[in-house]
Amino acid sequence: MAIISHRKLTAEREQCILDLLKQSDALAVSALSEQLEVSEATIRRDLQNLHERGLLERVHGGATLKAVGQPELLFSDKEGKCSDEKQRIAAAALELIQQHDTIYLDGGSTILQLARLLESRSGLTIVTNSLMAASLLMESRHRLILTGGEFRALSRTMVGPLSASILQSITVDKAFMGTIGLTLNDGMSTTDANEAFTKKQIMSRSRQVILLADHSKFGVPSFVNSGSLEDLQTVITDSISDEFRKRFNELGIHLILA
Amino acid sequence: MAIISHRKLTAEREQCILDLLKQSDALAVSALSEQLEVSEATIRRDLQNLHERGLLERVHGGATLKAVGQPELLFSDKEGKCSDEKQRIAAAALELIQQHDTIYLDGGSTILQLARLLESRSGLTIVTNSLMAASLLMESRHRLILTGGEFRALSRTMVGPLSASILQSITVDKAFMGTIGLTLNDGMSTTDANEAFTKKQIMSRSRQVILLADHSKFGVPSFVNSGSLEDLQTVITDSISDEFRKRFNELGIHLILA
DNA sequence: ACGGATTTGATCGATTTTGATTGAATATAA
DNA sequence: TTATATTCAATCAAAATCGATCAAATCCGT
Repeated sequence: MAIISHRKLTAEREQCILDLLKQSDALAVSALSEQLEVSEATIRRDLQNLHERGLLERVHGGATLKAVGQPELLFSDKEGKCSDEKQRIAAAALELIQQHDTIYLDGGSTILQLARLLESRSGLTIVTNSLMAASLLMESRHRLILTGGEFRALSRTMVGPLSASILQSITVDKAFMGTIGLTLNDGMSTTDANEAFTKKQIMSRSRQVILLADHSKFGVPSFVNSGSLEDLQTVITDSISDEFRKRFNELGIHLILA
Repeated sequence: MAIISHRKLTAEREQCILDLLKQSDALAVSALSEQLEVSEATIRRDLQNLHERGLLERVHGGATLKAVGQPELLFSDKEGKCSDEKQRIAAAALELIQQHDTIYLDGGSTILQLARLLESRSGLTIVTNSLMAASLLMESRHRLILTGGEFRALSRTMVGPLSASILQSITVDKAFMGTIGLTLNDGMSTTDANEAFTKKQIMSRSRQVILLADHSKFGVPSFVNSGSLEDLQTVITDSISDEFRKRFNELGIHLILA
């Protein structure tokens, strides 16, 4: 008896498209049609479905993963579609960490990259509100403490007033913070009020606050203020304008270019 | 005389489907029908049953383990073993939950099964110290609150004094608790002191405490006491000895046999 | 062996998905 | 810019799949 090769299920096919997209940034409708052995009309319908669910970006002739910087996609890349800058920034941050430090890891893809580098280390006490970071570090040889709080799905972090309970009862040596954007006038800002609240909390409980932000964050304002530049002791970035450099100098902020 | 190959029992077949699903992302009804040598109608009934028990997702033409495009779980159950008893106990617990309830989910595989059943529901406020439960419910339409605390790798839970900060500031309607063992004399007990501490904390902050424990837990002592039988309002199990039944009766504990 | 309960497979109309076709919209080249 | 070639969304009929129903087969306790 012959083995009949069944056509893939819709769900299976959509998963396939997403997997393929993770490997190459963009895919043509025609290529997908050949690869998956269905008509182009079907591929177009699949792409539309996936787009409506926010899983990819549609372009003429095919599809791409969402543009980087879109919060929805910050974490969808398992592989670490992490830019080179973010890796260098994380590596520079790693140098600041000493044995037996108690550190805080904020949410965001840059900090997550730092967590990856810490995976193979040991002996630190790591406090975090990021479930992605916790997930990475759970098998490591660090002491791991989670802040608790209301779960925010978009950033996969625990935020809000409830997280304050724990944060108020601890002090860390170094807090590694991320941000959506920062401006000269208004300092750091983010999209969610609860998240901003938690960021402010932890910054007040850290001996040293270190901001990790690539050049794309500078000059970009977001919705809610999450701290002023005065709160920072150190900033790590890949490149910076003269304006910001001058301001950091005035404020006595240690600037590290990675 | 040839050996007649008996058709598989329903339970056997359903287990088979789950095993096959773990190997490939998605399976077609037609493929399963051939593989297991039963009609497609039967496969559809099996898939519907498994779906109602929260063990798979149904898609047109077949079934998948998780919805397409959903990121993989951050924290997953390594063993993943879930006996039939635990499923029934979880299903019975589900019936106790009402719309808009605020509930607490403890760690443990039985409670995790309950979390699976809650995945497709919505509108609850769910507090948990279990990262596996949180990971399952991450994308669901509930309000999700994590307790925070020190991460205990073995149980993938947040425990210890730090978790008390949040627990003291909340009250839940129903706490669904697991345990390593319970005895007539010493009540519930578990292996880790921090875990026991957290269990006692939440039980004191819940209007109703519901213990989910299969028969293997009864009469088995563990290391640290994590609460007395008097703390319980309801116990759900699959079978129970007369001694325990009598004691529960004396204490006014509502016993549910699943 | 008997009878009730459960499970199975077949059937049917309803729903969903697919591929082809169309004219409109967009990209590319001249 | 205009002309040409792709790609697109909308539409429709065919195919696949679905849920509901019912009768036959199987299972189980008496």
